[in-house]
Amino acid sequence: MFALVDCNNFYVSCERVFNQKLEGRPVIVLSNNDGCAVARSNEAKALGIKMGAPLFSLKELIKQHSIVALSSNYALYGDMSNRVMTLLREFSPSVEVYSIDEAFIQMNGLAGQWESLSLLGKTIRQRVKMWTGLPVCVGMAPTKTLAKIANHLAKKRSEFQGVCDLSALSEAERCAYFCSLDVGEVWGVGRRIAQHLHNMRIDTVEDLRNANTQLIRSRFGVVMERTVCELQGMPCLALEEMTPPKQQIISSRSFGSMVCSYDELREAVASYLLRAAEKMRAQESICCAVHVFIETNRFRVNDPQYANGVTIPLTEATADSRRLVAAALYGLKRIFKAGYYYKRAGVILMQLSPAAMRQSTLFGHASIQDDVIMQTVDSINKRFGRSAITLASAGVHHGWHMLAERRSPCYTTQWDDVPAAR
DNA sequence: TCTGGGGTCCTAGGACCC
DNA sequence: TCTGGGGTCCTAGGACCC
Repeated sequence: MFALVDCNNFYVSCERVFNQKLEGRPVIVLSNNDGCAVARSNEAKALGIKMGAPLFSLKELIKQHSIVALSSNYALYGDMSNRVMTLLREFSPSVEVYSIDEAFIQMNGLAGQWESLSLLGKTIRQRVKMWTGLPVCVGMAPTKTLAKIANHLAKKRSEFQGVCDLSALSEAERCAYFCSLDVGEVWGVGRRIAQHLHNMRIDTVEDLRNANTQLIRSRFGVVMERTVCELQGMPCLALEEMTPPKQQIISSRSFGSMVCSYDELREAVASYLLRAAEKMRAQESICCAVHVFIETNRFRVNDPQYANGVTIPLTEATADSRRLVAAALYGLKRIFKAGYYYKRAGVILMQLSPAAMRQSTLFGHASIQDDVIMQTVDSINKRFGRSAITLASAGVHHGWHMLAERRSPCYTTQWDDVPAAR
């Protein structure tokens, strides 16, 4: 048995833990650069605000209903997420952190300690609420795909009160619920495949569950076939407790304002690279290639458009920021064209491998000293804040920096922002 | 004025090998 | 009349997830 624990309206709920005034009001949290709504309170959903709706299209609605729109505060959400995951591990050692706001728990062996699975689910729900202030829902079932559906029911159907054990339902009840859910609700069925399935008259979760697996495989491939098997109760996806190291690391941002000068673009690319390289060193990897890309604002259809990217292979795998920045800026020079307004840039560190298995080249430069320098820079930045030590090429003014005009304080990660109890 | 960011997996097709 | 068979590796593109 798997349980899926998923926080409700996670970003909004994090904000509410520290700001009581947000309770009961429509609240949305915006994507980077204050662009789109990426989290919505139930009140905001009730007003019809869609996931990903651009902020400018909501201006009227926001004024009309006094909706609170906040910039995203990932320092806060990441820390709250860690608290929830730590708490879940007290229930079971087998926890897969699937995303910032949800985790799968393997329940095997736990059933004996609890009167019923649903009591365990309720306890998880209560304890997370009490210890972190965050509301969660729990779905339980014999496969991960079914646990996802159980969680969906726990959230949407009030009769479950936040906890749904699919295996406790009668076959008739289960069937009725599955018939009421659109096939697009299934984990692994996105927009394109949902449309394709509808064309085949596979409309509900129940329809997909009863579909011919061979036909599904021939039309959609092995991934969708597994999904159907999982819906039938046959586990195809295991719990993944160990997160494998990332195979690539991306760092990119939209600019807060349009950028047309090469110098500004260079600063941005160098800054993004430093962040990506720091992440790469944190997972003890090195990379063999750096990809740089830049693009204009594709939404301004009347502006001249240009987007390009280039991959720069490295002669020797490295995690040294100085070498990586040099490669990225060399790439940028090759793709930069003057006369355009750029809106976004980014870098991708590719072909990652474990640093411990570095293969030197005959005339290579890698030295222990370089590693020590990078380690030192990382530990200083960790202690004194990001960019306490940086490269000059990353600049200091950052006029292109993304917008975050309504960001809440870092209540749990900055001493100066810790709320006072009076 | 104004539309996010960061990932994974699978497949098809091309290049190449013997 | 008429030109094999079996592989690997890499990449781009398409799908999905949050």
